[in-house]
Amino acid sequence: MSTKIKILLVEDDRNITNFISTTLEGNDYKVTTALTGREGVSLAASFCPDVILLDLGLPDIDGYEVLRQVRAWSRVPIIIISARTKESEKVTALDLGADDYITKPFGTAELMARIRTSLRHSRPATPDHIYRALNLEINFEKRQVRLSGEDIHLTQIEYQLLTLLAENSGRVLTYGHIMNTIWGPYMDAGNQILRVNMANIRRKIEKNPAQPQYVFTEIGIGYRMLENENV
Amino acid sequence: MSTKIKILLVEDDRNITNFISTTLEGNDYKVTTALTGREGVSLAASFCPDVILLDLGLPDIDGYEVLRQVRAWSRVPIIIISARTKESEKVTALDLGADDYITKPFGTAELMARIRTSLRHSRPATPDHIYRALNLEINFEKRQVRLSGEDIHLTQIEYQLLTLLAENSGRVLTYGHIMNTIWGPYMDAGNQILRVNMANIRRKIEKNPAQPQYVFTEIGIGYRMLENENV
DNA sequence: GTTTGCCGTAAAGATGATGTTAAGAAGTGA
DNA sequence: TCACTTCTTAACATCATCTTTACGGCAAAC
Repeated sequence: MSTKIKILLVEDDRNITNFISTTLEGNDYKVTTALTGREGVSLAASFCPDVILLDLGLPDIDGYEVLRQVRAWSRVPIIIISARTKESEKVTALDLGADDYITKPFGTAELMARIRTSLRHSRPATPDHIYRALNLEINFEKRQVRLSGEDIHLTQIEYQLLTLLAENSGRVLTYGHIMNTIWGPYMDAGNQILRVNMANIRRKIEKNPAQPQYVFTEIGIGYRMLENENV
Repeated sequence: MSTKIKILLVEDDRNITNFISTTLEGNDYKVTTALTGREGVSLAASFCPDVILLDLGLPDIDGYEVLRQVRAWSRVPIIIISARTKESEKVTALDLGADDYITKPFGTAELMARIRTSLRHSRPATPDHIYRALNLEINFEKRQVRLSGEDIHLTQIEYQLLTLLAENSGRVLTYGHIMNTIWGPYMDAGNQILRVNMANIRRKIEKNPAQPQYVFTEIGIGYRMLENENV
């Protein structure tokens, strides 16, 4: 599986496709070329490109039509590359959902820069970082804790404490380490505060705090959280 | 609700500013003009435009420097309008975070189309441009907020604040992040203003502001809005 | 069986953060 | 200019949270 950014080039002139795809590959993009509009629409779906470079003048269906069909279901950035310089054509293309419009001839450096700009615009759909075990779910991006689908309200310190344990689930964290991490090194010795906060957390997420399912006490050492089921 | 889309025009040639701002106002945008780079940076924070049109040739500080300073804290779409046609200048500007680059002379229709395209980019979070949850509906394109079908009047700042939360619904936005996004980095520390505005918003959209349904407080952190039912 | 040390729980005061209101400043349009 | 809305600041009341204190239970050690 390659992690290269994928670009779909829809263009019927083989001289141009060769030139552009060589340039793109030299910049570490993965390129696929479509020589017709229909092929372009089809590849937009199957190839799942991160950017589409689209020529307006195509042999079978019009570039506008390609734009329309792709935009019907996808928001992938589309950069129009065209020899047509008429303003009305630019306006039409942009309002149909194109993200940029470059007129031939253009420099490769500019094309590369505009591709980078388009990529910035497309929000990378990174899946959220989540801890999951039994009925408990912690979404770190949303700062959300759920138990059997119900939102659980935690205070600031409680949340810090729980996420610290969750991020090290399966491992024992010593009292000293936890105290240092959350209260800093200038806190008075002793872990009364830690015990109180742990009791509050357990009251919120454990059915029976006396027999915890998620956070276990290692007497004399520290706490350990049930291992994350994700990986 | 008459919350026009705001555009900041940074350009020192008065002939051009007059021409462009007339055109923009004819298209129902609200325009503010900065004749120098410093003024542009300052207005970017205080005026909170939805789009910035930036000329590269300015009397005091360079257009690139304006770009850099605004990008240090804001993601507002920036369209470069320049007489410089050199490819390297385009590349520099785009890589500094500009969203588009138009060379003079250009047609107003194209400028309008590129502004519309930029505005599309600044709303990437909501798939169909509508937030909906319970009885609340926010139409980002119409800039309309409805509660049980009734139009709700919000001030500029209230609208910005609510849409910021709606675009990130389900996740916590910190006070600092909200302050930076809406009031810019030059605002005095503290979030009194934020609290007052939130109280005003709640008075308008919540049945009982003391027990909010839509916008929740994460004490010590920030605010979180009820997750969008779309998606 | 008793003692000792460790842990969990409850309650209460102190602390700090938030919600609310009102008044003045600044901006807007007629 | 005036009337009007909106923005900002300040003061205050309220509430949640944090921390400390006190106490009971439990298990291991003597």
